[in-house]
Amino acid sequence: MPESPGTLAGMRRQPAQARSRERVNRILDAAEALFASQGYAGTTTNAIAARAAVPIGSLYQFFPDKAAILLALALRYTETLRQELTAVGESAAALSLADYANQLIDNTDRFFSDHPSYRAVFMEAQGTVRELEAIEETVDAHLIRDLAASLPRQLPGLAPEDYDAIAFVLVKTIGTLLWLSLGQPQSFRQRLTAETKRLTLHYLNSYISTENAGAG
Amino acid sequence: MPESPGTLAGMRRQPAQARSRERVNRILDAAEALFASQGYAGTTTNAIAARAAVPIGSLYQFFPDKAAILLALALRYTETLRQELTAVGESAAALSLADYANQLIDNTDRFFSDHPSYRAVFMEAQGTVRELEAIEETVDAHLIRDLAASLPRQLPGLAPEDYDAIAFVLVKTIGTLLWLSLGQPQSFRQRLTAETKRLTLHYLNSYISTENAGAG
Amino acid sequence: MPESPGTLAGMRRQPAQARSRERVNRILDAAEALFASQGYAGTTTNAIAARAAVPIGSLYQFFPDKAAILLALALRYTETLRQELTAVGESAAALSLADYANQLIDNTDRFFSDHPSYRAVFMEAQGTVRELEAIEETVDAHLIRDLAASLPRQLPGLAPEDYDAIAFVLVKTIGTLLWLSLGQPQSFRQRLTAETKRLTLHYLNSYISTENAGAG
Amino acid sequence: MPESPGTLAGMRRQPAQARSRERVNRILDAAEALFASQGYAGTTTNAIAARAAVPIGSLYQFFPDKAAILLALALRYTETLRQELTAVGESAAALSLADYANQLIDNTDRFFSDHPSYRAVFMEAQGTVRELEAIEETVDAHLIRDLAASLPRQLPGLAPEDYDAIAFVLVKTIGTLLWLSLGQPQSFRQRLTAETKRLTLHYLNSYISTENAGAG
DNA sequence: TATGAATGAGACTTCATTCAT
DNA sequence: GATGAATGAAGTCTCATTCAT
Repeated sequence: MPESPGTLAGMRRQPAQARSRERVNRILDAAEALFASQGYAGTTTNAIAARAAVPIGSLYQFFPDKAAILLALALRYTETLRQELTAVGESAAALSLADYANQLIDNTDRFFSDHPSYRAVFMEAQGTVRELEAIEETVDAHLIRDLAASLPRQLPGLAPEDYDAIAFVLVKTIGTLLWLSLGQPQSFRQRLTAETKRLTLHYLNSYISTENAGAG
Repeated sequence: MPESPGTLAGMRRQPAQARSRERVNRILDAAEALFASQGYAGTTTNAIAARAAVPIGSLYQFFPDKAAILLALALRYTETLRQELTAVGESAAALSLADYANQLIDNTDRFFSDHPSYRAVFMEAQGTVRELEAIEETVDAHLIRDLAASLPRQLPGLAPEDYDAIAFVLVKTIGTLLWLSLGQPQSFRQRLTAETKRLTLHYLNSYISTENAGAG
Repeated sequence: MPESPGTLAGMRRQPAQARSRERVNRILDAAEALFASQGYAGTTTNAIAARAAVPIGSLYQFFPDKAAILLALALRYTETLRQELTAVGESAAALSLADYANQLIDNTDRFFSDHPSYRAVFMEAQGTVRELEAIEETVDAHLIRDLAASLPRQLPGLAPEDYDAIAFVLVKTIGTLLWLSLGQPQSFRQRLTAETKRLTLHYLNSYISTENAGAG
Repeated sequence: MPESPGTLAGMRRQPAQARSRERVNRILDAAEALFASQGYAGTTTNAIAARAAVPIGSLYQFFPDKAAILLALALRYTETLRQELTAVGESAAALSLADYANQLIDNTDRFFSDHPSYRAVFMEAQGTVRELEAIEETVDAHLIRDLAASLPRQLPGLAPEDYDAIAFVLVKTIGTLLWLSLGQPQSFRQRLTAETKRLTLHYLNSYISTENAGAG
């Protein structure tokens, strides 16, 4: 049972009422658009409130400060991405390793394409918002956990810490490469996607053909 | 010997005098320390000037604005990293593919360890400073170009665009994974370094042992 | 028995119900603690309501605004102090002038010691709350009236305006000195109490032993 | 050598230049007028800057925050009062005790009359500005020290701690009574001044006629 | 009557950058 | 060229009070 979209950490008040939940979503939608176009630092809380058609005072009833909006937005993204990746994990047993890797990457790529502001918003979370430096860990941690849980079906017989390390590497590597591909010219973008698949596949394969391929 | 330290882009004038060059370096040193501890947004230009013991007016004679300081700092880092990686490229022909990959990673890892503020400073460049979004490309582009130039000795017979794509993937992947490893507990940090080597080696190997080029 | 605790000026309605009376007292208790620790300006009406476990809407049913809470609190203090001083006035006839002065001061001192937040709360009333500048007069006026009424038994034969002036001087002087003594180190605090007695006694004596009334 | 009017504690920068000193004084003049008419809480820093015809940024270059302006204002008052009272102290030896007391009170009374905003401003310092609760002590401490130094000429043969206690009592008592008299109708105001003289004189006399008049 | 979510004017303060000296 | 005091637009966030439910 995944948390409801309104049940976000760092919020001042849990929006129990339907109207409140809608307000929170409107605030996040407004913040998403503004962060993407103006950047985090270039977006004012009053602008967010105005675009969301919510009084500034109400905004501060839900979010203790500007950074909390970014955090909530990041978590909302993660929730969406997790759901889109769930399918891969569930059908994992039926897939070849290559198909598994390809689906993982295609789904992630589709998510990035469908949510063009993700890049701007999410990267802002790093560096700018010092007190929320944990955002990235918080966000990706969910994906890593999910992936680590589905890996044994693809790569049986490894130790738990192996799955953790592999999932970490995959989530970070795929995320970075696909995310970077967004800013590239179309042809290079496609090449990068292909390279990501190649990288992923051979990395995973190394855990099948060899139990310990000279990693030191 | 690459460009002289004073020939940095984004600077208002070339510090012809020795004193000027020393001032620029003091400013960058101060900025490095402050960005690392307070973040980019949390650091004021006056604070940088004060720590550098340089009048604020003089600072603005060298740098047109705050972002230019970050850019110059990033470039200074890159210059250092390039020099440290040069050895690998030059002796590349004499190394096995595995040794080549290991050296690349070990050198990068050492650089990150030796320059603990790199992480904070460099990540700030992404997202925060909108007008300098190109920093990352600017910075890594040098490394990618260097690496692409050295790859043919390791992987002969590929097309130029192959080398570009592979170099891009390697620089970004290795950079990301090793950079992330810095924030991890010691044991996991070592595991990540090992995984990075495994990932890199199998990726490079795929261009030799397999004709299966192009996984999409 | 003086006015019932619920019959305080500045309140929006008379709490006829027991629950209302209890709520008003809880509000005043909460306000006392918060004013003393955070200051008047630093205390929010919502904080008072929360500490009193009374809905903020209900608080505004009893008090028209924040200042009214301070006024009611000041009056509650005065009521207590009046009762503690009553004993002196009633037995006044039986006391020597020195004993009379001493008792007055000892009782006041004890009151201040027993109600450590009086100082913070009461001083807030001066200056801060412009629209209630009359608080001090309102509050001390009761004490002055009581004292003026009891003075003829100690200093017979003076005009009514003499008693008013003397009572005014005594209430304000004793109040100020003893109040200030609270913030002093223990030994100086005792000395100040002694000085207050000396000052009071010689002042009162001047109306008996000397015909030199009116030093201007 | 008394400190120059510009050398006030709590200021961000000591105004060395003539222009700066003038600005600081203009800020204090503006603050005095506004605090007196609108109260401390009712006065905004922007209003002070506007009335002083000083950019708000410049105001904050001299004063770290609003409270610091109040502190500086209080100290400026004290400096003035000290100077006006100095004459009494210096000619003390030549005066009878009665004349000494009378002059002390007349000078203080004149100061209060000449500086009608003193009352409003100074009382604001108590209670409202928590972090500056020491204002009163800071301010009066100077007067008490001055007075304690001049007392031996009037009341020879006492111990140092006696002079401290007496000076404390006199400064606080006279200050309070005369300050309160300002808000009274004219006739009562005069009566209070007379009572203050009587109180003071008999208190001082008690230290002459008796070495220890039953103060316990 | 009781509740507490909603409101929004406005307060304080910062800081990148300039330019008179 | 060198200096650093001066600038002021603009940002974040608070909180007394109301009123729909």
